[in-house]
Amino acid sequence: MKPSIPKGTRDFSPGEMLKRNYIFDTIRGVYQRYGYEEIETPSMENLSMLEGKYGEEGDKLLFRILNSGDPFEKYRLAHLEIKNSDVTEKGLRYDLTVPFARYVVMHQNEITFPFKRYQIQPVWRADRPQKGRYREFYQCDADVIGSISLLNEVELIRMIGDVFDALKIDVSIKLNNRKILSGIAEVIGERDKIIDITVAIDKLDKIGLDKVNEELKMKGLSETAIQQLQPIIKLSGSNENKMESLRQVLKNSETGLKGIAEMESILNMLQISQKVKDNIELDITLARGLNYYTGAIIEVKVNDKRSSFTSSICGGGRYDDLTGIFGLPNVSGVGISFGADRIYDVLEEVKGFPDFSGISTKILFVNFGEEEARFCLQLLDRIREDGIHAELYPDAAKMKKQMSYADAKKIPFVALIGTEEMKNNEITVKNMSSGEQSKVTMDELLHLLK
RNA sequence: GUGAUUGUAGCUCAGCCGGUUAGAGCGCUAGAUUGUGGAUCUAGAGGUCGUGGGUUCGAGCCCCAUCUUUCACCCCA
Repeated sequence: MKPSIPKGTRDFSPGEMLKRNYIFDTIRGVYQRYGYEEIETPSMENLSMLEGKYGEEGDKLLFRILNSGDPFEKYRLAHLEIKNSDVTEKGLRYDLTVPFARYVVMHQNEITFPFKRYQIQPVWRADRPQKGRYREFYQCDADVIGSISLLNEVELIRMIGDVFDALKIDVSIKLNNRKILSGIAEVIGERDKIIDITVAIDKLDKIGLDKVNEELKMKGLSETAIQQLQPIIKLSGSNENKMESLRQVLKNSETGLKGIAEMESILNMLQISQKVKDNIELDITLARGLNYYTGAIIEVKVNDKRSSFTSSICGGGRYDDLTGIFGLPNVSGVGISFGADRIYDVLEEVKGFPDFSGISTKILFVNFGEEEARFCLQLLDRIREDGIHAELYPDAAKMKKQMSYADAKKIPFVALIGTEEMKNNEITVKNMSSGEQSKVTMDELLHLLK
């Protein structure tokens, strides 16, 4: 039997877990500092909670769980045609936002609004794996639900700034607003094609202006509409300049102007923050996750030349009425989500992880036999009391093997306790990097290890 | 879903035009060293060549299918 793991999944070895936890701890720390509270939801949801929430494309990428037992049996015996809904009623969660919406509706009586929650858990998508894309990956979400104040947007963006500041990743935070996009579609008379328009414009960096226009034409936009779009696509300059141009274009769209007002308000409040104010960019081509966003849209891209990542490592936005589909209307939410797995890959590329050598075992006790090992146990208790990471080799194996173990685990000190040391109540300690060796008391050892 | 790409020892990879017994480095085990790791030297173990089928006198190499790896598109974190 050759061992294997499913496509698009990965094992995480001790060295990788140190790095992953560094990312999770950093994000968790920022979330807590801003007053967000943690929740968890089950890895599986009822399919009725998931289906239809992520668009047609999303439904195809849902992992469905086969009902237990032999769900096909009765249909086979009766020679009936089998439908998906007959044999599967649960699925793995696709993101953390929809389960959160379900949670809010189910727990609305216990929740004090506005509710600020964070959630760090894996999600699953039956995607074809490729660079920065896995079938199982972690999302780190923070959302505020039950408040329409733009201060929430500002706070979340500052949190993004704090996280990447702590991780020492240079990023640019792109900002857009769904209402501005709606206004644009409205003004050029193609209100229904808003998704097609934004998806096409989103590709500007990648495929260039000509190809974008080609795609717009293919999607059925009129020639005049495409012409009207040109100044918007080519929008450039400072955030203020862009906003001024947009105000001209959208002067007849109530929705569009509302979007601009929101954007202006958010940008103004962000000027107070030294950390993020220079990294914020109004980007009209930003169009992800349009399925439920209704106001601000946020996306973060790496700004480091050493990184080959062009896709986003963090995203978010406002969604009015997300809980409406679960029977709780008029509750507005806004949230962000960090893609921990992509951040990991970026940090790997830019060599941005700190040194973790301080976390591992500080001292290994060599095992010379049953009696000696028993003696070591009390010493270990004393050492661990002081919070020092210490271990005893489990077998009375050859010295060479035990020393090699310490070497491989990069343990800086080895303690040798034989009959001689037991009798004199002393510890022979060896410094593995210098090779020096000396006899010390417990107090001296504790001092040495600190 | 579309188009490429990959798979040979625990790991990284050679393997000619299809030809006899499939190799290297690292790692592992043992020894040189009876209470001392890294360096060096010696010896040893370790393979259904991803899997299934086919072509051939003969397949790691050619053909088909399938799984897997990586990448681009679609879409997305």
